[in-house]
Amino acid sequence: MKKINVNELTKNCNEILILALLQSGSKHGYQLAMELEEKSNGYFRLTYGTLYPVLHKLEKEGLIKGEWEAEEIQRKRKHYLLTTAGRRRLKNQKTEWHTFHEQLFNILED
Amino acid sequence: MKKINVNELTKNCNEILILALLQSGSKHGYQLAMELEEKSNGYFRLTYGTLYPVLHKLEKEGLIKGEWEAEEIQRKRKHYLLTTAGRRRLKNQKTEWHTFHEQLFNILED
DNA sequence: TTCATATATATTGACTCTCGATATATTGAG
DNA sequence: CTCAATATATCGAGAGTCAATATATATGAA
Repeated sequence: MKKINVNELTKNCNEILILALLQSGSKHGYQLAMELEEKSNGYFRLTYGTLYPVLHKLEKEGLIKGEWEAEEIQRKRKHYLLTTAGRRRLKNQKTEWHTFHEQLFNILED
Repeated sequence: MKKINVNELTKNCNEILILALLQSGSKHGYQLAMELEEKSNGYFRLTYGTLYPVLHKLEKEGLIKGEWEAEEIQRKRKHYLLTTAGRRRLKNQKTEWHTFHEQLFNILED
């Protein structure tokens, strides 16, 4: 059994949400925020003070790849897509969250 | 549907674990750390730099009540027990974590 | 046309939580 | 007697989130 400090997993929650949303194709930041709110019926919210730093971090770590939209278009939009490493991380995080939930409710339901 | 920022729930994970462990009777800090590790087969760990500040915070908020052991005993141990407010919070947090998990995996399994 | 709203990215400073390290002291076993 | 386990506590560093702020373009209605 891998040991974790509680925070190791839970603090990266926004990361996995973003990676998950990118499963269905490349998206830009604002779109990710809208889609997350929509898909969760408003339950999850990504504030912009969180969103953009997380995107930059994920890109720096090679989990997503960003590309600015064609220059002809005035409005600047950066599309992000999952890399192989990102896909691998997502899969791994899913498993970890499952374990976490099991363990958490094992304690909670005492 | 209540809206949450992701962090609101996840960052208080240690709190709910402690509250849950106190369901089965009053305990002192060190005991809580041992029991959590034991019950989760080592999955969860409470470092002491986290544990004691959290206990103090919970007490300050009236969710737990601490009492030093009888003075005849040299070793100082502070036992904590759940207050009514703590019990209420625990119940509430259980529900919230269920919702959270549902919503999270709804996004993850796209 | 113009003006408000929606789209879009980004940074800042404050805040909170967690962590590892460190400090201190007692107790029990060998 | 001594070492490991028990027991509480605080510190500073680091990370993540948030609301607020800044900037700029696009769109639709009046």
